[in-house]
Amino acid sequence: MKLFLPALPDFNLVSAVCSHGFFVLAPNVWDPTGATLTTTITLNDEQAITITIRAADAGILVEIPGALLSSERSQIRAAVRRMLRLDEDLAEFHARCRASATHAYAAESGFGRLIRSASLFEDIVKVICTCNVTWRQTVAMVDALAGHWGVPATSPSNGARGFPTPNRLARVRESSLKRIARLGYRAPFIQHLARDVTEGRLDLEAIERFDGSTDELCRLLRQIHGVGPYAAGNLAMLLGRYDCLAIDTEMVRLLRILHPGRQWTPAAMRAHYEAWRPYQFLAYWFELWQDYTARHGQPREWQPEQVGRAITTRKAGNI
DNA sequence: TTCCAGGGGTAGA
DNA sequence: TCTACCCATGGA
Repeated sequence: MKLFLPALPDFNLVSAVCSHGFFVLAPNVWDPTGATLTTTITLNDEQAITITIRAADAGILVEIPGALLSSERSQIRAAVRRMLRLDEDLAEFHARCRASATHAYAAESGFGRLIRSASLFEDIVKVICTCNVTWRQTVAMVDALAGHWGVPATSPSNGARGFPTPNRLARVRESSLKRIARLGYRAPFIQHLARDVTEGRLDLEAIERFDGSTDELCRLLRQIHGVGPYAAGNLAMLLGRYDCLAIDTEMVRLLRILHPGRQWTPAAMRAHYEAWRPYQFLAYWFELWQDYTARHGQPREWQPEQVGRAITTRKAGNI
């Protein structure tokens, strides 16, 4: 069966999927030739469904094998809307981009809906897996987590797995997380996270709905073991808050290239993007994306085939 | 062998 | 709040 999900006029599927590295992490599979995203959505501890998403007029089309209960359809709609941020209005950001000499193309191309996971739990695990490792190791860790403890797809039964639920990860031994998924010192962080969610000590739905300030949100996120300033900034971005930068070595590298000779302390980096408030993260990410495409000889236009190949084969990707 | 990669926790000042 | 030190892993 097929589900149509409407999107805002500036929605761009290729941009939404390919402008953040999460699109190459399991259970996502991007087909650059057909410009389709195949992923496996976890419905519960035992049930997951593989779907394919493609662009359609005024929205996206979700192809689902077989028939589903109405509740299952609702879950898939919600997961896809979250992943692709279909409800996020970026009109103000794009208006400011149009007035900018450096960021005009962000508006032109519909840049800004950076892909995220079907759930906040999955986002947190993945962000912890990006800390202090190369991108290749992140990909391997997430592959192993989904491959060993993910929920097998029941429809179709194709060997694919949805990302593991907190329940499933809470039951895995820390030593297994280290040995099989090569999580290293991240293993206890992820096990604590899964157990805190499962045993009711951490309410991720409350964090998802949180409507206080971004500073307060980051303080909440930093209470999670393994989440520091960088991870909190990244998670805030994934939650749709762009006014908290995730300062890391990659940001320093980019700013040294764009503005040679300047000293880039964290305070200097925050001050540099302050003019974009509350869209500092998106303004930075667009510059990072442009630098990436420039270094790899990409044209400014989105070219799914080149984008997919370039990112999946680079040695230490960071988009 | 050493350093570093999209850092984070902890102890001590 | 800041600094030093330690924490796995794997590639260069």
